[in-house]
Amino acid sequence: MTVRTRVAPSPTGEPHVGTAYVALFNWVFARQYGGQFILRIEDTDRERSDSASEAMIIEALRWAGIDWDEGPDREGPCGPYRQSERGAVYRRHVRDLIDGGNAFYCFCGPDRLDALRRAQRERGETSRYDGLCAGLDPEVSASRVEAGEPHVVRMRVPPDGVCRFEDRLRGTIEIPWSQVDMQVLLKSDGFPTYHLAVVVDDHLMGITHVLRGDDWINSMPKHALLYRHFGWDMPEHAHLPLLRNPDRSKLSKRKNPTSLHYFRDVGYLPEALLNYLGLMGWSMPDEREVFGIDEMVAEFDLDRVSTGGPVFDLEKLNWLNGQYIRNLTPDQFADRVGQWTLNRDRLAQLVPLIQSRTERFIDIAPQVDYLLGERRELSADLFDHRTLTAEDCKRVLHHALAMMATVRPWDSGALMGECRALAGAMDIRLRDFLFPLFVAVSGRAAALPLFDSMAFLGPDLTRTRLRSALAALGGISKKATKRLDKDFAALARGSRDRANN
RNA sequence: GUCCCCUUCGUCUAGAGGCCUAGGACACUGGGUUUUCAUCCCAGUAACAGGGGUUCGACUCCCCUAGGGGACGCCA
Repeated sequence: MTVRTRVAPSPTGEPHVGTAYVALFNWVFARQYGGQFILRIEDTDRERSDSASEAMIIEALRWAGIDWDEGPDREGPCGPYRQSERGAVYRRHVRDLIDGGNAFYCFCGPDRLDALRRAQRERGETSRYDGLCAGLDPEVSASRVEAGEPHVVRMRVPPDGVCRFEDRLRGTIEIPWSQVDMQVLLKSDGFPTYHLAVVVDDHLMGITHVLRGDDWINSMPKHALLYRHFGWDMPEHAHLPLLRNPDRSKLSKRKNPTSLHYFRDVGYLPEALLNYLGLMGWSMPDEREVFGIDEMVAEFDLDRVSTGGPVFDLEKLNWLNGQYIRNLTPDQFADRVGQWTLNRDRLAQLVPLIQSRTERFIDIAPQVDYLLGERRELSADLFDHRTLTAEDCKRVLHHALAMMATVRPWDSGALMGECRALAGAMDIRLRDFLFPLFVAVSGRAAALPLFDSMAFLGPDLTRTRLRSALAALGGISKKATKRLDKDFAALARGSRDRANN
C-alpha cells in the first residue's frame, strides 16, 4: 500500500502558517515513503470561502517550497480536489446513511437550537442536539423534505458507551458517546459539513495517514462512527501539536502574524521558515537544528513528534533565517533580495505613491523607509495631538484593529471604506481618526497615503504595528479591552443597521 | 460548566529505569577577534509542575492534584 497524505485548508483569507506546518509534515511523511501528497480545498463554507483565497494558498505553499501530486490545479485520479465540486458524491453518501438508518432529517431552526444549547450550558452539560427529529417517522420526514421544508441531515450517535480510537502519537483515546453531538452532515444549503466531507474524501482519495492539528481530536468519534457506518477502514491518524501564541493559546492572527505573506514580505527565506517549522514538535535524532527539507525527509520519524504545543518564537526563526542568509553566495543574496521586494511588481505598487513626490531618486529612500524597513520605535509623545487624547488614540487603534480582523479584500479601497465608516460611527473627523494610524504604521504623523501603505504592508504587518503602537501608548488593561470590544461591537451593529436601511 | 489532550531552562527541544553532576539551540549576560556595527569564537545564568506509589534505583512507569490548552457551530 502506498502512503498517501494530504493537507486540506479552507480558502477563507490569508494563507496561514499553520497550513504550511501541517503541509510540511504530511509532505515529508509521504516523500519519505515514496508516496503521494495531495492538496484538497475545503471550501464547503460558501459564506467565507472564495477563489482568491484558494489562489493565495496555492501560491503561498509553492513559495514555501511544497508541491503536491494531486490538487485543484493538478488533476489526478481522485478529483475533483475542491469540495464545492463534489456535491453529488456527498449527497450520495448521505443518502446511504439515511437509508441505513444512520442519519436523519432535522427540521429544527436556529432559534430552538440556540435555546437548547443555552439551557444545556446552564446545566453544566456539553451542549448537543437533543434528538427531537431523530424520532420522526422516516416516511413523514421524507415527505416534509419533499414538500420543500428547510432541513439538514444529522448523524445518529450511540446513546451510551465510549468511543475508543487510536492516535499514532498518543495511543488509545476514549471519549464517551454522551459527549458527541448528532453532528449536522448536510447543511440546509445542501453543502456537507467538514465532518462528512473529510471522511468521504479521505476514503475516496485513498488517504492512508491523516496528520492534522490536535484541535481535531475531539471530533474523532464522529469520524470513526462515519467510517463504521460506511464500512470503511480508517486511515491512521496522528494529531500534531498546535502552534501557539506566546501566551500559549492557539496561534492566531489576532495576536501574531500568521499569514505566509507576512513571512515572505518581511524577508524570511522559505527554506528557513520550513526548517523552523520542522523544529516545532520534532527534532533531528542527532539534534542538528539547521537542516533542509531533504534532510528532514531522510531522517523523519513520525513517532518522534512530540505532543506539547510549541510556542511560535520569532526570535529563533530570525536567527535561523540569518543562518540561511549568511550561507548564500553574494550572487544568490542579490538574487534573493531582488525576488523579495526590490522586484518590478513590488516596486510597481510603490510608483504611484512616490513618483509625484520625487525630484531626485535620492528622495525615494526616506519616503519608503517604513515600507521597506522596520518602522521606528514609537514613544507615547508621538501621539500628542491637538484634539485627540491618548485615550482617544487607543480607542481608534483598538477599533481599527478589530475592524481589520474581518476586512476583505485587503486593499486600499476596502480599508478606506471601513475607516470612513468607523470614523463616522465613532463621531471623529476622518483626518483626526487617521492620525494615530499614520503614526502607528509609519512612525510619523504624515507619510505616504495611509491606505496604500497598509495595502503594501499587508494585514499582518499592519496589525503588528498597530499592536505595538498600542503598547507604546501604555497598552490596554483587560478590563478596558472588554469595554472597547463591546463598544466596537455596538458601533459595528449600528453601522450594519444603517447600511441595511 | 462538561469532555479530551498536554506538562524538562524565558522559548524550541534531547532524554524511551541506572550513561543525568539533566545535554543542545535561541534569547540573555560576560569575555575575545574585528577601524565602528554585525558576523565569528569562548564562557556563564537558567528546567525535570506538586504529592503519592512501583522499583535496589525514576525526568523516564502508575495514580492523584495543580496549571495550561483544545473541543463543545447548518466554521473548518
